[in-house]
Amino acid sequence: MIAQRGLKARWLRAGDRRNTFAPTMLQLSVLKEQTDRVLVGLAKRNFKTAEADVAAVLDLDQRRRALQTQHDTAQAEANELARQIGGLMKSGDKAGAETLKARTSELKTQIKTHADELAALEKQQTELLYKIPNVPHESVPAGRSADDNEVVREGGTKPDLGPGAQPHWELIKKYDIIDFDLGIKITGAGFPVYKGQGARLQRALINFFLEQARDAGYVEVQPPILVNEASGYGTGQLPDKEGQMYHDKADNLYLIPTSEVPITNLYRDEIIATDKLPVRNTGYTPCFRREAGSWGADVRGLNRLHQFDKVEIVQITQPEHSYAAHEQMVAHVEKLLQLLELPYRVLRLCGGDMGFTSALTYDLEVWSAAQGRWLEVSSVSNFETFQANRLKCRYRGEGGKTQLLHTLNGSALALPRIVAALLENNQTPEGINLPSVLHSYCGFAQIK
RNA sequence: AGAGAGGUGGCAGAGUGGUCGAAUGCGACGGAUUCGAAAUCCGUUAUACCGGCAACGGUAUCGGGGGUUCGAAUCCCCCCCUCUCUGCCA
Repeated sequence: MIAQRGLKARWLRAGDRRNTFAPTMLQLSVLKEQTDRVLVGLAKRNFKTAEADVAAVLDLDQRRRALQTQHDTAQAEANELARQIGGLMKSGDKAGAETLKARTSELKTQIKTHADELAALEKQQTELLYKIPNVPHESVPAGRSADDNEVVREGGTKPDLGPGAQPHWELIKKYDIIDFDLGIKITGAGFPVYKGQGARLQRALINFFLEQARDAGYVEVQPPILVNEASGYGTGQLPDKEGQMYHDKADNLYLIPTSEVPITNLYRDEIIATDKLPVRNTGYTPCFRREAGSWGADVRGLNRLHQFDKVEIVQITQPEHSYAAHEQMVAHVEKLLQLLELPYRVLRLCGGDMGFTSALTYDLEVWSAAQGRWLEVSSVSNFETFQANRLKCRYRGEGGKTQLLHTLNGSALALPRIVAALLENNQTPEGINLPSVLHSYCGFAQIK
């Protein structure tokens, strides 16, 4: 076979850190076969260049395929010639071999040109595809901002604290359970130190969440909290959110912003046996976010941190089951909030507020009584095949053909804002009364 | 961190320039045998892209990139990763 490198590596492979040429994001086949649905969906995201971008991708695809056919044909001829030359050399027909070689060198330049053009077309196509976000599910409302999100339902009762209620940043000082100044001393802003009952409450919440997830059928995993570049690409943090992750340059590793990254990447480059589906995993990890440029008025206390704790649930399912799984995951998170006796609401995010990679996202918010505002404590998303396409996470469908799976994940739950709400909503002159479900986990019923 | 070894199909493991996409073994799947099973025997068993309604055909892929050659898993260069020993250490 004629050497023909530079065209391969369409997929990002494990262990190959230099190859940043990640595969396409939206499946090309979806774009081709469901162009109308894609355009309608992208309109809900106010993705202005959708039509032009999609048309450009389709055009590039057509050119690429035509070229590919030519290229393959030339390649086939060259392979055949090489075989013949081999035969002639063996039989000692030097002159015959030389004649064929002439034709071969002609083909070689042609092949080289094709290969370069193909690579260029693929690069253009990939870059375009990178820009196109996931197509929202049909239930996603159109809208521009958080104001356009749809309140699906509310639960619990908002407490009436009366006058003198304190926000959590006052309460943590009063009871000396979380110390921001100490965190600043040893690390920096946004790295709180939990002390005494505060530390024990953290540990209790983590255990409570993990146990609940386990009861709901999720298998617990404890993944690394540093991941390599390939994993960052796999779940889509790279290249878009590079600046949001802490990066260890010496070893080229990233501190995870969520355990979604290591847990979902467990299944990168896998063809999962049908009897192993759906994959249901849960894991606790600390999470690290640089939050570059997002510091402002609403980030006091525990509202936004550089390091925080979170229990995550992840599911990987066959396409036809993903939306049922999604609802089930939302129900699970809702149950946690009910057990914690926190007033909450479930939002269906509008097209403009949804993440780039998601097809449908529910946010769960708890009422922070002293701040008088809703705090997002969980985000449960169905990515459909968007992540799986990058991850190369597949199963065997009809006729043994490989097909992309759907990936989903959600927080269940992120701790800091839960703590904020617990402190504020349950404050009394005597102390903070914790919900009964936590008593055995904490070893105490009241913070005082 | 120093020294050495190595990266080949689901796994193990051959293969040092010419039908090698790749021997062999294991596993898996289908079938035969069996009342059933084990054992045995026969067959099948990678992924992606292009063409085709399909059957099927073509191309690429032996860690990644580049080079030599009519022809590279095999030769040369660069990079990445893993393992072992030594050192350090929770």
